[in-house]
Amino acid sequence: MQNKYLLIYRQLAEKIQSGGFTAGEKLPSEHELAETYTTSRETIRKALNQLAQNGFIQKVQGKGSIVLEAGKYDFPVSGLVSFRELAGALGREQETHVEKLEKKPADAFLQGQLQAPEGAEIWEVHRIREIDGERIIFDKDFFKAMFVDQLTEEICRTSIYDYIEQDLGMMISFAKKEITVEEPTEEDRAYLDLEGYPMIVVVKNYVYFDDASLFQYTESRHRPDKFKFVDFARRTQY
Amino acid sequence: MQNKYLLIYRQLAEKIQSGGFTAGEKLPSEHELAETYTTSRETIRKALNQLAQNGFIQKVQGKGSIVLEAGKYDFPVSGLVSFRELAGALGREQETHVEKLEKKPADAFLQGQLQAPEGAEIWEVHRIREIDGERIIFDKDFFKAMFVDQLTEEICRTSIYDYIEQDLGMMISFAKKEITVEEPTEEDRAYLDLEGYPMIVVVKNYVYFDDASLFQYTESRHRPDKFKFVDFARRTQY
DNA sequence: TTACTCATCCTGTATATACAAGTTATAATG
DNA sequence: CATTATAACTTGTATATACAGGATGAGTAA
Repeated sequence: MQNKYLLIYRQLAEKIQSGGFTAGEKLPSEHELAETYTTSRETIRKALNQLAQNGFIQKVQGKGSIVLEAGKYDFPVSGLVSFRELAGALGREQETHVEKLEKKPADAFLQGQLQAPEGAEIWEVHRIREIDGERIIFDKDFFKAMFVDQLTEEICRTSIYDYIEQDLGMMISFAKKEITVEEPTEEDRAYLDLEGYPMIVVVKNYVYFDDASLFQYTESRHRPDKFKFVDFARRTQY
Repeated sequence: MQNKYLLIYRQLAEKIQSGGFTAGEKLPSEHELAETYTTSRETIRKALNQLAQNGFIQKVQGKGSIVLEAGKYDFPVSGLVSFRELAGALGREQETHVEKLEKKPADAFLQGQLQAPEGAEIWEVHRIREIDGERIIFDKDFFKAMFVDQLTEEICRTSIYDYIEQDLGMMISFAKKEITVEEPTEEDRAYLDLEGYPMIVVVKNYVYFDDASLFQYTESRHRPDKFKFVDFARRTQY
């Protein structure tokens, strides 16, 4: 009986992605959908608004809901960014190397980035993402240790987010991102197969929990030729 | 009597941005806000959900709405704002040079990008954005001529979007973006003050109207040192 | 003192109704 | 025939009510 509108959202999203509705087509009217799902129009509207927000449909007053070209790439915040080869291609050979994993007190830089008090314990994790035998991405993560006491290489190699959400029961909710292009550092040169590329794409991520507490600061450093960021942006109300 | 919830949204957003509410603080409860604005709780909730969607607040069940550090959407290329709005907001000295302005039938490439039929007329506009005396950004726009018959250099130098929305009465609604980093073309080198930077940030934009019709394809080509993209991303429902 | 229960806040979901406003096809009108 | 008015759709906004479920502090019981 719970989250009827989310259920409907998921069903419609699935149907759009799988081609059950094709781009340009119109969805059934809100009234019809309400009948189909034996629910109220308001509940249908919640589901449709989610679909619109995520780029699946466009609602036009007086006309209906037009299906857009499949919301091709989905980035949960946990996915951070999509990089060219990884975005939709699950088939790619991919490996993660944990190059560093240590807990230490926050220095001045991290106190600022993580809004942490002096001496707060911070996990620093360096991970290299290898795709088809090339070391392409360098993820430099900083986690507040107050949220995660123990962190193993095994967890880092698989998914830290899964561990946090499933084992620790915290919910990651939103993130602020910043993308810039910089000159590679010595660290970048040492970790990555830069192939002579003279610049590096830096994605800075501030990741927050459900309750608005800042939990992680990440720099994801990409070799430029393999970097790709896709976004669906609705005009903000003004 | 119209758009009460949007009005409330704007007022609250304004108050947050101007520091009337500070980060970490809680907004009044939905019940209180409903009383304050003499409206229903549902209307308040619509306004609050917009605020949450745009990164102003975080709603926590049982607790309330926590004000986030927002308002700092300070640089290119977030959301759907145009260059002029951004530069203006930054207070930088900016100038636009129109280097090309011509109408021509769509070639194969544009037919694909703009989903235009063979022989459809397309405006091609090249604009250089000069900031503080440096030619930093090269905007390569393609507009479907069926939506805009006449386009003057004057319009291009000020704001094409304003012209379209105010004079033609069309509403720009959403866009799909793609950010990559590439090697500069001859065109880039000719137009921009590259200062030896060996790469260029390319933001591809597909811009849609209200009624889901694709209207514009743009490549915004940035010198890497001046490029910055900021984004607020909420985890997608799943 | 400590631990637990419970009343009482808060937000989240579901429903119903009313009317406004944009779109479209049909019928009426000149 | 062409044009216009109208009826019948569509989505958008505003409101009311009910109950579920998380958070919190007060008060009770051990």
